[in-house]
Amino acid sequence: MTDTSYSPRDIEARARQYWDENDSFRVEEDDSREKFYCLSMFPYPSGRLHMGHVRNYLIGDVISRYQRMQGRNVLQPMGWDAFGLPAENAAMQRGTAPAEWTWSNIDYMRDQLKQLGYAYDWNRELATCHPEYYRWEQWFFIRLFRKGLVYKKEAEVNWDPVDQTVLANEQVVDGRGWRSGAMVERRRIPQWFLRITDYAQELLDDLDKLEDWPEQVRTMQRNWIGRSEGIELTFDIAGGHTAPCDRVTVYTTRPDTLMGVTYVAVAPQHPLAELAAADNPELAAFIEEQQHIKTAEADLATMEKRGMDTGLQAVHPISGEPVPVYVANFVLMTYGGGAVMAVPAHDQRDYEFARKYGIPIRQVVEAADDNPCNLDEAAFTDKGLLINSGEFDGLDFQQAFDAMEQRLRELDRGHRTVNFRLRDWGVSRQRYWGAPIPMINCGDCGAVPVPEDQLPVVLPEDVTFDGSGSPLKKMESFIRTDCPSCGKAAERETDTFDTFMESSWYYARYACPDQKEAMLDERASYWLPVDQYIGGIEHAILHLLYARFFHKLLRDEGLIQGSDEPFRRLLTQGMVLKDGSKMSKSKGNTVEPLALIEQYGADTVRLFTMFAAPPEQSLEWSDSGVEGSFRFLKKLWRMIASDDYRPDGSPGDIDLNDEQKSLRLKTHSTLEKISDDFGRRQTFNTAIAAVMELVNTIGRFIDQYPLQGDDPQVAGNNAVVHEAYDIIVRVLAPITPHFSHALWHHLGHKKAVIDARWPEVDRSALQTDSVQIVVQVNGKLRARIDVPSDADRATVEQSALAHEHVGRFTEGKTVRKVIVVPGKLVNIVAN
RNA sequence: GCCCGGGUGGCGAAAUUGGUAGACGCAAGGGACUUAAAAUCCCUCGGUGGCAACACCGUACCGGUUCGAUUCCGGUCCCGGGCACCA
Repeated sequence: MTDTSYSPRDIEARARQYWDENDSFRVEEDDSREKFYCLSMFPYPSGRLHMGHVRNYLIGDVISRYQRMQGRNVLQPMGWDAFGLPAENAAMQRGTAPAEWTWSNIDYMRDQLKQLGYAYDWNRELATCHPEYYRWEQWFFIRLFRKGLVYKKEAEVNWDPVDQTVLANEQVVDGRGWRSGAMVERRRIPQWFLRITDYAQELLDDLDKLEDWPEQVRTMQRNWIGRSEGIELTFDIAGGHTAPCDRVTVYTTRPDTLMGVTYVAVAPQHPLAELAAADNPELAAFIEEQQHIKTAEADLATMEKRGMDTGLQAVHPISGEPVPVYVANFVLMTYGGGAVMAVPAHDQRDYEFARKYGIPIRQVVEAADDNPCNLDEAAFTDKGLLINSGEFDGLDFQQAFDAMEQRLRELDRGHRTVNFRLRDWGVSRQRYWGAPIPMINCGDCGAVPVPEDQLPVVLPEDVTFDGSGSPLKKMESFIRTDCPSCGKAAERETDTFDTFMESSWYYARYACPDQKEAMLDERASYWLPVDQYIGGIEHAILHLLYARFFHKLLRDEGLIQGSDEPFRRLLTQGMVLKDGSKMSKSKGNTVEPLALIEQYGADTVRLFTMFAAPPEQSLEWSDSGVEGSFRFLKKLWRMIASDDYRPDGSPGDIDLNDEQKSLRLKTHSTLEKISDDFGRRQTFNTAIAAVMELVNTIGRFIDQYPLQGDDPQVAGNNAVVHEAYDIIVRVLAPITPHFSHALWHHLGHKKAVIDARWPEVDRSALQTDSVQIVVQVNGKLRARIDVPSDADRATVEQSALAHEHVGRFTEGKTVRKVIVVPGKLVNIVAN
């Protein structure tokens, strides 16, 4: 006899013991079954689990367990994104070495995860800070280097002149270093880059294949890649300067406005700016001022648009007219060559700049329709017909585009080109706690890769932090080495990889984490692609784009077969809020997962988290809401545990009365809805609401109709009630696995619910004789009518018109039209 | 600033393809049981008017399309995510 009072502590311990003893979540490749790889974004081991993690992993766990009940061979792994900045900060604050801090956090958080009952195959656990993991990243980087997909160039960083260290954008607050308070400086240093732009077109094209990704994520990536078609053209610089200052190359998507160019603007870092600043102290001061803006694009875009005339003149390639060259702080050195041609009449930013500095505004496009064009107020940015453009007058956008291109080609001053907003990926970080970049700098040979047999380049873990830069940069024993090429004394690279490198391929390594001889083996091709990926929307662009890129790199290296994309279906989960704002230590509104489990058990936490909101929306945490979920589980436990009846046939074999049929209809229509919610819609909140409704219906049924005694209906009553219990326990199993584990046995099943199949809808239970139809008059609800399920249009229309409430609203009016939506609604249009 | 989302009762939400606005749950109020409390159960619960039947209003705001709009279109406001070195 099962205890009728719900005690989650015992129930959960016993279920977990069963899973442990039976190794329930260990998986292997199995060609006889369809595989399903379900992955949640791995956590950064910051110290303890927060509710955002709990939610993320719950969504993944529910999907995994649901897929397992569909009969699939399900892989659900877990690991640690273990390199990163917080470990260095902790080292400075508490004097604990990053490695030690990280590993102890991992131990604590692993224990927390285990208490939530996630169905992970822990045999596959990995941590990116382990040399056995990052050695393959180093190995792969060298392969890419040899293939020409890696190169070194100078790029800007935020430099703290007091702490003598590079700052992350996050560490620059109001233009100052967060620790020193010093004004930051932009500094150019040589860094390693991956040629992601070589894959820009494929990364863009393949977005169309990702049908099971949220449209918003695909749109964001599309815009981030930012493909455009335009013309690259060259203006000569007057005055006989030497290269590269004899000319300036710009890119435009609006060559039709070319004859309206009244100035050229260059970035403060552009060679022409430097040239002009050499004998212009005021300009030099202006450029120097721009060196104190942090490298984040948001800061650049929100600051006041300012500029200064260089005194240089650019020669218009077609008209030959000279136009002034300005230095402008909004021109990005990283896009389109660091220079733009400006057409104030037809671009709003150029317009405002021209107004501010008294530069002429020349209209060269007029509206093709009657859209207003008032250049006293704003630029006219629509496409239209050319004017004031000499031989090009009267052409439309496309004709002008072609004509301009042809002319520029004749003059050898320009050509059509495709441009991407996407930039190559800078992977160098001047930090300690990351994977060492496996390169050696030799005075004679330049940058030489570390030979394969010397991998991994192990990060020394016994270090102390003094707050000024990476300890690696002062560690002679690490730095000093011999050149693999010529054998002379050389220096090891002290930069480490961007941590996005590790998170770009971990999903593949889970397939074969024990492989000592290779980065990946054939098991990766069995498991990939990931069938379901779950993580925060904040990763919509960077992480997901880098991982997509890496997948293509792995494919092209022959390490993965059979897939072009890493993640087939993507679910982006919302944040967990409390009192309307994101949970955070600083706000003091955090909820401790372990304390909740202690009080209510993991199943209640799981149920509430899945019930409170659909997965993609933010979730408002509510203590009383948790209480409500607990109440529901207690009630359902009592109902099922106090019932010892064991049916011996299925309700389909018995002659049921109307009430019994009606409960069966509710059971199977609910199951149909829940199956759709789990599989297609992934709206677990509505699935749970539907279960609650069904439970309420059963409660009313058993209040009214006996389950014991001599009543001839007892057998039928029991049959339909037990069928409903069997279904409820199974559909709840992915969400409340411990609860269902116990009740499934109570219901008389020998096998554990973890190995049960998802229930099937009995279509015959769904048939009904009549259906309710809503009747509207002029779109307003006025009556409800019951009609036979197979009634035709005319019959439905007639009974709607005959309803007394309807008569009240059509009286004295003429019926103009009657709209009938079969099985649903009738709308009578009358006036 | 640019790109992408979101805004529905006191609160979390539901309404799946343009067709019954507020399912399910929380909170609150009332009642039952109890010596009492807890637990449990029952009833009410968008606003206004009305004894009631019922009527009118209502999905951030303004406008449009439609027989019909929370849903589609245009504009505005507010909130959130991202902007390449937080992860």
